[in-house]
Amino acid sequence: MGRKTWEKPKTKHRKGLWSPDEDQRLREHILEHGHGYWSSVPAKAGLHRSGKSCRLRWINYLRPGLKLGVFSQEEEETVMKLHAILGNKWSQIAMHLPGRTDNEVKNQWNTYLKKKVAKADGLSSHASMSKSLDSDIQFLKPKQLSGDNNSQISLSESFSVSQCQSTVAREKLLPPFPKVLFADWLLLFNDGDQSSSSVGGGRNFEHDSTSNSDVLSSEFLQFGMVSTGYFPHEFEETSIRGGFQQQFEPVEQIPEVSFHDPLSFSETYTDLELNYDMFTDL
DNA sequence: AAGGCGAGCAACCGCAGGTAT
DNA sequence: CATACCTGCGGTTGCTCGCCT
Repeated sequence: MGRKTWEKPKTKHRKGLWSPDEDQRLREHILEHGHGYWSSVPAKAGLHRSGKSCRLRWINYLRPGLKLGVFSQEEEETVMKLHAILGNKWSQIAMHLPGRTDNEVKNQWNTYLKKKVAKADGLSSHASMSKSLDSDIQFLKPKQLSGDNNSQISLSESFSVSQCQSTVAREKLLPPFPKVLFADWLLLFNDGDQSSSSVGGGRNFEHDSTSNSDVLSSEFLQFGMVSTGYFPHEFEETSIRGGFQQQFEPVEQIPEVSFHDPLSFSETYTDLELNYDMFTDL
């Protein structure tokens, strides 16, 4: 690779924790203009940060729909099981935990779950755990562990790993999660308002291939917006930013949101399939 | 009260891989 | 084909905070 560092080393970038003001600047800039090339974001947003730092901050903390706070029991189990299968593929594990980032999953593992698993191993309860994992792995084997080039497991399969058996057959029939990019999300609503060409238009979003695409798709599920057709209507009446902020407040602020109820997930997903074409070809 | 210490977590670093020129 | 540039990812660092002595 002809790769050098992707930052221009000449400029002095600020490091360390982000101030609320910096967060605000970055959030406003991205919501209004998208990020385009991350390397150009700091200058455009008036930040003395590296593009890489901006990207990380956005993905991990500012991106709408993030599920903040402690991991639920189900999430922990999902992480442990997927880690047993995938190893340190944090991004892939995070794909199956809507609203969670790879960094968050990684930290959770390193600070808590790793010890939990080690403790479980020490208590010989490992036998039951590994037995369950073995069966999960067996279930995954046909596609996942038999030389399939695609190292990612489909969402339906992963849920079959992490959820109770009664849902397995049902979920196994489901297609992989449709991918929705942040850019495409904005484009959807920009369709109804061609005048706001700076938002989601043109090149700004073409390279948005951040890993949050999958999470964003799940954000649609989370708020039931895809299936209800809620979005476009709402956006006819609000600015992109306003609508975005209104609808994508962090999950912790929204009562009774359940990410991992397999039933509700499947039902929502069934609805989603109707709209699947909207989000494919990405 | 204050100093030490460890856990948790936010952020950085550097490499890998994809794409444009 | 070579190079440059950009993004994604995983490992690691170091700061913050709470607990203990």
